[in-house]
Amino acid sequence: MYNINKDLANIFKRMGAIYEFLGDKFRSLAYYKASEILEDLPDDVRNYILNGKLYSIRGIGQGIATKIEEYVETGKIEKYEELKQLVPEDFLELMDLKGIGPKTLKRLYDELGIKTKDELIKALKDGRVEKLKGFGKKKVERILKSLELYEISKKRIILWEALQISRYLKDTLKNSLSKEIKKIEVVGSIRRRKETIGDIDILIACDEKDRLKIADFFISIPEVSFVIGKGEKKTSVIMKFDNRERQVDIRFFNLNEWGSALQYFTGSKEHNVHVREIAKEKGLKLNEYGVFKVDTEERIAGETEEGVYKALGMEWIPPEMREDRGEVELALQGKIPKLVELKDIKGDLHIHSTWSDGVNSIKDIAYFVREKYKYEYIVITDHSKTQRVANGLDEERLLKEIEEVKLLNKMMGWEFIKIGTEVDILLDGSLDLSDEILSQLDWVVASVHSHFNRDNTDRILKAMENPYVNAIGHMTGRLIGIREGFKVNMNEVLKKAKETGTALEINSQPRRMDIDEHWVKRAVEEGVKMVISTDSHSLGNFAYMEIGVSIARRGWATNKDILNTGSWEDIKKFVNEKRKKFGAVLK
DNA sequence: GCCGTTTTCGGCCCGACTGTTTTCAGTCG
Repeated sequence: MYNINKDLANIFKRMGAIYEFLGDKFRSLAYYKASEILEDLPDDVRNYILNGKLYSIRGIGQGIATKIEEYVETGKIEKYEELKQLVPEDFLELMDLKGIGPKTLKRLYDELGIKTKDELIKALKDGRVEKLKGFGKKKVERILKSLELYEISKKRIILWEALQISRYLKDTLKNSLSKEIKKIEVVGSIRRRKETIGDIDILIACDEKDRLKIADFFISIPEVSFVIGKGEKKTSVIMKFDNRERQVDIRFFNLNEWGSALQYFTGSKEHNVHVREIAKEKGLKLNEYGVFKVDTEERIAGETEEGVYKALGMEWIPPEMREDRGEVELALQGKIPKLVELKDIKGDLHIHSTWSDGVNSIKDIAYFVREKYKYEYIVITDHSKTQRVANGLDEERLLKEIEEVKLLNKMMGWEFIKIGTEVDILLDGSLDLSDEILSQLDWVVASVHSHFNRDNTDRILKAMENPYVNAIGHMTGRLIGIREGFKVNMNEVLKKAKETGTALEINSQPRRMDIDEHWVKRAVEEGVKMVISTDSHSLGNFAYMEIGVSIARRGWATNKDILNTGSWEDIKKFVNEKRKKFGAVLK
């Protein structure tokens, strides 16, 4: 999205690796942290410079701020160019390998002259590494195995897939060993609902005598393709699901350690470091087994996560917020917001039927959704005519669709189905349907479906000025792992959305997740309203609502930020406010 | 390199595991 942030994040990561290799541990850590901060920054770093806010970012000090400014001005960082002369380029990748850290790499470099991955493999296989003092057969085997697993670990899977896999594993374990397993929870980035997931981590509370039995069962699950290690504290395997390989770790704890273990293994790393700093300031020590007083070693918490945070003088923090983006400070002040929840959603505002490219009739959708999700309303939003491949509707067919919805509502005896459209935003920013017909609809989503290689801010701004457009669909058009989103200027869009009374859609399709959490956080800050929609094309797609709610929670959204936590009356009010503002026909 | 009403210098999260040792260094999460 913001290439300059990404560029800088990459440079700082490399500088961190170089300093780590050079043995400057803490300077290295500072650069790694700066890299994470840049990666995570919700806005273009150049705007921080303009607003004079660069120096107020926690973790960015004088030294790194100067380097950011240097990069913005000149396009490079002199110090980085110098450092690159000291260390071979490939070392960043080599340090990523499990089992090789800076010390090992330095010895391989000093004593065997190894500079690339290929040279490393050769030296491992021809026995030169094994002969070094302090090395042995096992260490060599471990490094070779990690080379093999490297490609797997580099690929991340999307949240939806990770949720399916982790739930299958949790159910399989729980159902097969219901007596032995007292508690089981999926932790790590899945519990935080990150967009993409690396490893899958599962915690289990049980009696110590049952640990090996559970581990044995776990490694016998048919999807396990390789056992990395088996023990009483931790067991790790590689599993294969539909040709995708994932590392899965299970860890064992006693019941009274459950809360601190959950806290510890949910992360993120940055959040935990910050929380442990707080503990230290209070003369306490926090680890995965509990909260302890430093002087007397007395254990004062650990059974529950709430208890762990409380012992540190903090409110419990929802996992989705634990990224060290300011939530620790809020928790200390008791000001953690009440985030939107799946159960708060009262309807879905973006749905396709057989009228365009959906696979189910409006009638089937209505009965299914009302029964299964207990929503108060749904809006059918089929494509408009430019989307020929999606069987998009022209004005004439849309009028017929409106009639069908009226009939169905009469039949069901409830005004459950609302009629809308997902209208195309054309290249010049005009819409694919006339105002005359748009004014007859309950809800209008406008989306860009073409020209992905340009900055599309102009088209989106113009579409928002149409009095009948209520939300912008899948803002950047990205498809995770397939297509980068096109450029959109977030600040201008947020400003225009606020000014015109247009909502932003959080599209819940697993590969879209668009807008993303950074947009959401900014929208919350600016008071711009959002809707969470599934963009469903089949009955199974309605389950994606969970994904959209996760994005909203990671952006700290509460019910007041999300329109479809309200009744249909609330939504109608939002629609009419915009129409009134523009002197247009009221609904 | 960052940070701070105990500090502008001297700290920087903490414990487990592994392999190669015989008391510990390196790595990981």
